[in-house]
Amino acid sequence: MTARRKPAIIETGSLSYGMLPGLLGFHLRRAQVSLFKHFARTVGQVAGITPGLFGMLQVIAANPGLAQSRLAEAMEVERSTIVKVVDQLEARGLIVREPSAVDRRSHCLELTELGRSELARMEQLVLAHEAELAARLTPEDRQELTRLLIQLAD
Amino acid sequence: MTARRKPAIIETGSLSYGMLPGLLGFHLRRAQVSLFKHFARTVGQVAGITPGLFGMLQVIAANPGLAQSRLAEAMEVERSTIVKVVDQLEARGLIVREPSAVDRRSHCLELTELGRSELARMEQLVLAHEAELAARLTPEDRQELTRLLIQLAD
DNA sequence: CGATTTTTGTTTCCATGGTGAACAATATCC
DNA sequence: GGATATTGTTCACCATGGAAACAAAAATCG
Repeated sequence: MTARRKPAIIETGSLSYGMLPGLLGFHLRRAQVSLFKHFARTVGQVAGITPGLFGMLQVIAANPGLAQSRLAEAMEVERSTIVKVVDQLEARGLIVREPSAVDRRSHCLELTELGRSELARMEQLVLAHEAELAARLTPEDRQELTRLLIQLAD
Repeated sequence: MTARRKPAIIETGSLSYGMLPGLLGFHLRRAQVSLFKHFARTVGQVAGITPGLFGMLQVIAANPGLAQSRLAEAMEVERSTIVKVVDQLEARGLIVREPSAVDRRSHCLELTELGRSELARMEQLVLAHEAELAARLTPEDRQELTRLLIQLAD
């Protein structure tokens, strides 16, 4: 008894998203997907870098000699997750793990020369990317959006 | 020549995030992670539903008899991605694939009785979740945030 | 000092969510 | 009727993440 159903009520035209448009999470996700795609089109030119990897590089660069555990805390992910990320960045020759002088368990993360120059290139592209995004808003709105996102994230 | 490095410059206290705090994407991601966790703690009670699956259910419920390809377009993912999602929802007994009366290639997606009642439960929890999130902002700010996110997503 | 506990990085296994390519069945278009 | 397009599916991937177990090395505490 494979009763065959009529097709979608709305054949043509746009379809309903139910209660989704009333939810912050829905719009948050859409904005992020849009931003991700824009990032990939622009900054991603440099060795297919992603927002996540760029963020890691930023924190490593801003805190020379950082241990992996500290990086994990800063990024709010598990240590086991950091291992893979560091593996990737090291495989690309952007960073190195150097043994710590004071704790033989720790690895101090450090940018390589290549890492420094590549990061500089990325930063230029990121600023351009950010500027293009910001162009969708007025300067005040961009400021306001940042404030609201921080407030929402607690 | 395993030169041992001194540990991180900033031993104690908070460390630097470099240029990240100046980027919309950074705050967008933080807000989303926070929201995701809250969703998991609240709505996730119902069979570990996720924002993604809930969104799919919403669209299916709001457009009875929807074909998978239409759903893929609405969610902006590939058809092959939809297959797994529909598999999951069907395995949980929330939806069924019914053969279309007019196109024997298509599957019309339809909520089951269980799907309808579970979705009703979820919707209550989602509204409570949304209310708790919104409580972090003033009503005007919530409205404003929605507007800005839509504008950013284009 | 010595024994226990904690921290650090790692490996392994797993789950999720996504893509692209190929494919058979079916519609659609000349 | 024959070429072309669409639909759902499978398969092999990739990326991101977590949990658990583990060895090595600190740190703590008697």
